[in-house]
Amino acid sequence: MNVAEFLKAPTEEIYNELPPITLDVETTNLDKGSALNPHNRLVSLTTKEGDTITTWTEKDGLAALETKLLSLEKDVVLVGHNIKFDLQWLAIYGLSLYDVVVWDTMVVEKVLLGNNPRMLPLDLGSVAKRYGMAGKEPLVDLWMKSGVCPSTIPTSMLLKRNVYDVKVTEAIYKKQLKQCNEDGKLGVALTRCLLTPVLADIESHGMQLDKDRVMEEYDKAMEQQAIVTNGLLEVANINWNSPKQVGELLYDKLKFKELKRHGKPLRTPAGGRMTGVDTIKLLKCTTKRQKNVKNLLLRNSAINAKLTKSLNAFKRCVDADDILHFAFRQHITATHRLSSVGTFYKLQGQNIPRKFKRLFTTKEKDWDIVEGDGSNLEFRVAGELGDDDQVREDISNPDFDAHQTTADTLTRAGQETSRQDAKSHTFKPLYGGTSGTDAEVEYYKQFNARYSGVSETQERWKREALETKKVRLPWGMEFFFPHTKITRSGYQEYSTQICNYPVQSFATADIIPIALVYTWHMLREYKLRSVIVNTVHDSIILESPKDETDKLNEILLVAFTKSCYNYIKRVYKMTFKTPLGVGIKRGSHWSEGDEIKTDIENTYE
DNA sequence: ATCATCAGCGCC
DNA sequence: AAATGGCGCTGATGAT
Repeated sequence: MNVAEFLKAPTEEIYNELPPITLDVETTNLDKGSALNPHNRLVSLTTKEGDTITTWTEKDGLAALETKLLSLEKDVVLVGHNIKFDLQWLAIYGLSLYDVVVWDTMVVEKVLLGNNPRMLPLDLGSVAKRYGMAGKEPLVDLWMKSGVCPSTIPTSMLLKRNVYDVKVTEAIYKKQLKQCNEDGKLGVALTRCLLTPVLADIESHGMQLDKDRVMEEYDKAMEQQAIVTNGLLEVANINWNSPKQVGELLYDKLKFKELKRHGKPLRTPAGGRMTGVDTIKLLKCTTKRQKNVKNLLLRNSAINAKLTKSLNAFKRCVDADDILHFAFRQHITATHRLSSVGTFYKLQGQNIPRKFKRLFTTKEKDWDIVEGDGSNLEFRVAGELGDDDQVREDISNPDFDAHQTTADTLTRAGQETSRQDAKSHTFKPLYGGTSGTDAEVEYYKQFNARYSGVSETQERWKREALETKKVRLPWGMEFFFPHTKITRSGYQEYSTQICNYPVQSFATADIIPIALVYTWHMLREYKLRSVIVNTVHDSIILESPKDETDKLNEILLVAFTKSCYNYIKRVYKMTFKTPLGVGIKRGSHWSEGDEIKTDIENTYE
């Protein structure tokens, strides 16, 4: 299937037009069968096309496999459960990820479940049962789960499992396709599934650490940690990582007063005393001893164990001359943005401390790390969903500074605030935030008054959730709030989620994936060597040779703007009227270098 | 020994 | 009575 061509005029109807081929692979099972472990190998590939089920196994030879893979690149939909896994394997044996359209029954099931408030499991057996089919065959399933390698399971039994898998997967696909058509969710399914092969590819690349920078940072951190640890040891011989023990020391021994709001002590959700940095910063000192401990604890957190942990992992990685790999998951989060898990070194790609981004560089010498980042993405999406002309005006006005406006408003209301300190308040109303100091509440009021389109839309969502227990969005997504209700005090429970989910979801589960898909296909279409190596919610990270600077900038600009407008218009039948923009940073290391920012108004050609 | 939960903290 | 969203990972803790 020529996907690049399809993307010029995308339509979700492709799923009603193309015939399915359902597939399932078995592999040896080191690292859970990871395609990145060179000691693993493909054991079998089973496909179901119409009524024909065939299985390739190792003894059939690689030539037969190649022929089979070519048939998967025809005008068909590849159906599989967690098909990213299968794709990564098949890519190793020659399948072109650029030329397949997939339907991942796990991902589509998540689409149908929306935020999945009941946390229903999404493994194949559980989904099958919910559709009224038999679960997995228990014995082989038990073997697989307890680590028996598929290559040692009797062929006939393995075959039986493969046949079950493809039959059930295909049956689920048929029901899901019908459901998606009826619910108007086919477009969302398309967006999610177009991203799947892209993720399969991104994961295979991984990111490169700069050995010298890592070692320098590591040595520095260890030195500082030694100093602070010694200081703390002189204060008390307790476990400083234990909130319980630190709480006892602070509030019982040292007699710090707990922070209060409205006369009541601030506590953790389970009622424990607060010992986090933000709390410690606010504790009032009256004695020298208190001052000393507060100082040490703050320094301890600045160079805290978590940082040492990430540096430890970085160090292990560079010591092994290795690449850092992450895995993305499309079926975890309530809003359908990606979640990321660290693979070998247990580091997530999405929460690398900002100050450590400079430790990442390129695999090729003299290439650059490029980061394309959707400008104020969630704010703009909120503006679009609220059809808010004030948002459009403010983002188009180069003199308008949202954070400075926040700072000024807070200061005018009697709470002197710097631009930096204002940042955390600027978009709090987008998350449904309403409480805080008097000045903060005043700011939230003014925010809602200024962006009345946004706040009215949020109120509409809240009412809809109250009446129907769900919020349905124009692009087909639905979020379910079975327990939302108004409490005695007049507060609507779950209102923060109701306000935030649509915005976060459309921004980071639709727009950025669309940008990723288009970037990925355009890189290939224009024969660039640049590769995508990571994505973090509203950004795309690439490795790129310097001579591709102009071409890549052009691609990113189009992908983050026009491609999104056109895709949203064709697939979601929505006219996106708020300008989108992209900021592009290019440098020898991640997050270094000057940023170019460009917005493009949507012009439909 | 293993598991679930809490608290803390990193990112967007 | 109050209530800013979404994650994953770690260490501590307490139960099984």
